[in-house]
Order: sequence, then structure tokens, then C-alpha cells
Amino acid sequence: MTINLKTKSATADEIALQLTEAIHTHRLQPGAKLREDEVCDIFQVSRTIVRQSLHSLQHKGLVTILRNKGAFVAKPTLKEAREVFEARSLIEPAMAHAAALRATPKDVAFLEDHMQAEKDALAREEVGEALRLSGDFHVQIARIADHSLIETLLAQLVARSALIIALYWRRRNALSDSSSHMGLVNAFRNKDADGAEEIMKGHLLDLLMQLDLRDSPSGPVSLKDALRK
Amino acid sequence: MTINLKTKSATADEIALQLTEAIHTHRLQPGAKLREDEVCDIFQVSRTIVRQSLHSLQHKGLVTILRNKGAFVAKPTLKEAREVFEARSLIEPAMAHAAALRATPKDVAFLEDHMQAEKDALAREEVGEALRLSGDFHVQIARIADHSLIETLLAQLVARSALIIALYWRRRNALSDSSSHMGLVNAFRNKDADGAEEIMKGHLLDLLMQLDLRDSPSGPVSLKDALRK
DNA sequence: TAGGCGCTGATTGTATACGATTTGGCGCAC
DNA sequence: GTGCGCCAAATCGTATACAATCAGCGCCTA
Repeated sequence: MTINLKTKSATADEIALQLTEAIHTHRLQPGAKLREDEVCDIFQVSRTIVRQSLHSLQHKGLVTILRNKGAFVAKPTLKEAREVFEARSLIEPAMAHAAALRATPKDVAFLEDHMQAEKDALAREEVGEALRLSGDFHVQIARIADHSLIETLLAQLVARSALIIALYWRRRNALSDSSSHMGLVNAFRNKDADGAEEIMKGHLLDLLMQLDLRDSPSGPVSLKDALRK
Repeated sequence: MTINLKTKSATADEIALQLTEAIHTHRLQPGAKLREDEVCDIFQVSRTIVRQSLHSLQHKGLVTILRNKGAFVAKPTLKEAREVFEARSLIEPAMAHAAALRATPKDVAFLEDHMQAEKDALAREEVGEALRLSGDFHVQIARIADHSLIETLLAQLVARSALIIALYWRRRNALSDSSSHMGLVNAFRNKDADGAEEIMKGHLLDLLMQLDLRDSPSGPVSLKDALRK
């Protein structure tokens, strides 16, 4: 009599999510190859499912699929990188404005917890996880603004931003400057919509400023290792 | 000796494009079911390819796939509809600004031809085609602004706007008011970036204003007919 | 007759087999 | 020794077979 240990095989969405997290935390670097069979082995599913995941990630701009060549973690060009941050600069200040008007005390508390979690991750030297949380902070603002479409869109842009940071940022520790996020939370608490909008505008400008040519010496990373959290 | 008439079977992208056009021109109405086998028959490809197309359209927000139920042309809620136009309002004025600064005489001529084509389509009473061209006008502005990311994004939002128009607009003839588009082209010609931005802002506000509750008496349409241009 | 049950055809979901393309290496000629 | 070309292995692309699920309908029962 054996306990049935057969783990429910992962769905395409679950695989895409795990790959996204691995990209977001820099466990998977831009340009890394994603061989279908390898992903199959890791998640114990057929290639059909894996291909669904990879195509899904391609649509989100995180993966580039070259016909008959395979899937690779996307490597945004400098122009694409600028476009991502320009798009965010168009969208996010308005979200900050709307979020400030809608934020409940519960929302403010949630964001404070969120910032604390990021700080904790940094204290544990989990830089990748801190980076992921820092990006998610922006997505949460769109959620508080109650704008699902932009929340989804922003999640994609933020994920791509992680790729860009991996490729083009020199001083990554600048990320640990959490004053902008703190300022946003304060503005939310005071329902200072205009203030929140301005802070967000400046914050994104800061991020854009740090875009910086840098050759990417990213060594190849084992796919299996990258997924092993 | 027979001439090889074997038509190169369509690719997933081609099928997605044709479906998109059918949606854009209202030959396919919101809620219409897209049975896989039926699409297979029409394009003479295997379900593998058709499923790729449908998933691709799902990612673009044009199709909703219900597990074990099938794929349907998306039916945006009123909230989603508002969000689409709100997002466009955040993005497009900036594109108009940038396009005004970059537009060459060739670009201006292109847009004039584009508007003429729309007018011709209306004259031929091809309302759907005129609608598609009218939407594409906005995408072309992003192209002129040389912003690929937003060009892609906008193409999706414009396509979804066609769904919204099919569902929620009362006075569709209001679309034939081409004064805004004309004003934009003039502003481009004069490199009046601020003017272009203002016109675009007002134009999108106009569009948003026409969002209007209306029950959708859309009758079911044969998929094959909808694709027969 | 209304309601529930189960069967059956239709439709979608997944795995797998097979074909096409690429890549890397080996050998041969120069 | 170098370069070219060919072959084999690896990998991806597509079609198809099979499994799971759903919707409609008739039948049975209270």
C-alpha cells in the first residue's frame, strides 16, 4: 500500500510563472537558452505544455523564440530598454495619482509590509528577491488604483525592467534607495495625489537615468540551478 | 504535368492576423465562438497551429479561452472598456507630441493618403474597413514617433477598442468625424508638438465620452462568412 | 409532469510520433 | 595546417492519436 505521491503535473501557467520569477530575480540571465526538453524534465510535463509556457512568455516580452533555434531569455536592446522606461513614465505617475485617492489604511499598511519585506530580503543578502519585491511595489500601486488592464501591463513592463537592470545597470545598489517608495506611501497616507504623482515621475526619471551602457559579461547559467530556489 | 497548386498552408501568425482583421472590421462580433475544427477547415491546417493562433489572440486580449469550453471573441466589460480608453489617454498624447517633432513630409503624405483611404472606404459603405483604418491611424502615429513598444501595445489597444465600439457605442457614425485626425496631420506638418498633443487628448476624450451602455443584440454570425472578405 | 440521472456525440486538452532544420565534428583534399 | 563539405546528433515544428470533459437529450421515477 503506497501513498500516491504522483505530484499533479504543473500547468503551463505555473511553469511560466516560475520562469518569470527566475528571470525577475536574475537567477536566469538575459540570453540564457531555454531548451524545451530540459524544461520538460524539470517540470515533468510534455513538450506541448512547455511550448505553451514559452510562447506565453514570448508574448510578454520576456523570451525570444527564434524559429528552429529555440527559446532564449530576452536581451532587450538599449532602445527597447529606454522604451520600457518611457512607457512606464507615461503610465505610472497617473497610477500613483489615482492610487493616492483610493488608498485605504489597509492598502497603506500592505505597502509598508511590502517595503519591510524588501528590506528584510536585502538584509538576508537576497538581492534578487529584493529586486523582485521592489518591482512588484509598482504593480501593487496599479492594483490599488483599481486599474486591472494597466496592472497587467505594468507587471510585464516591470518584469522586462528586471532584464534591463541585469543588462545595463552599473550601480545596482542604487536600488536600495527606498526613499521614493517611502515618499509614495506617505503621500498615499495623506491622500496627496499630486505629490504622489510627482514623486513617481521623479522616481522613474531616476531609474531611467541609470540606464547606462555596460557590456554584459553574463556567464551561462545552468537552467536547472536557476530554477532551484 | 500539373502546376503545383498546393497553397502554402497558413502560419499561426497569418491566421491570427486574419482573425484580428475580422474582429476589427466587425465581421466577427464579441462573444462569437471560434471552434478549433472550424478554423482548421477554413485555413487547412492542423489544430496545433490553430491553437497557437487562438492563444496568441488571447494574450492580446481579443479572445477569451474558457477551459474545456473553447475560444470566444472577447466581450469586454464596461469597466474594461473604460480602462482601455484610459490607457490610451495616458499614452497617445505623448506619442502625438513625439510624432509631431519627428514627422517628415513623407510621413505627412502617408497619413493624408491613409485618411483618404478611410474616406474612400466610407464612400463605398465599407464601414468596417473604415473603422479599421481609423484605428490604424493611431498606430501609425506611434510608428512615426519611432516607439516600437508602444506601437505594438497600441495596436492591441486599438483592436480591443473595435470590440468596445461594437458593444457599447450608440452613434457609430460619429466615427466619420475626421476633423481630429485632420487636425493632427496639420499639427504634424507644422511641427506643432503641443498642439498635436492637445488635439489627441481631446480626441480620445471624445471617444471615451461616447462609451455608453447599450445592450448588445449581436446575432450569431457564421465564422466562415465572417472570414470571407 | 417536473426533476434528476446517465448515456452519447461533440469538442477541447495532452502526449507522442514523425519530419524538418540546425549544429558541431570529423575526415578529406588542397 | 587550413578550409570545405558531408554526416550524425540534437533540437525544434507539426500532425495526429488518444484521453478528458462538456452539452444535449431521452428516460426513468416520484
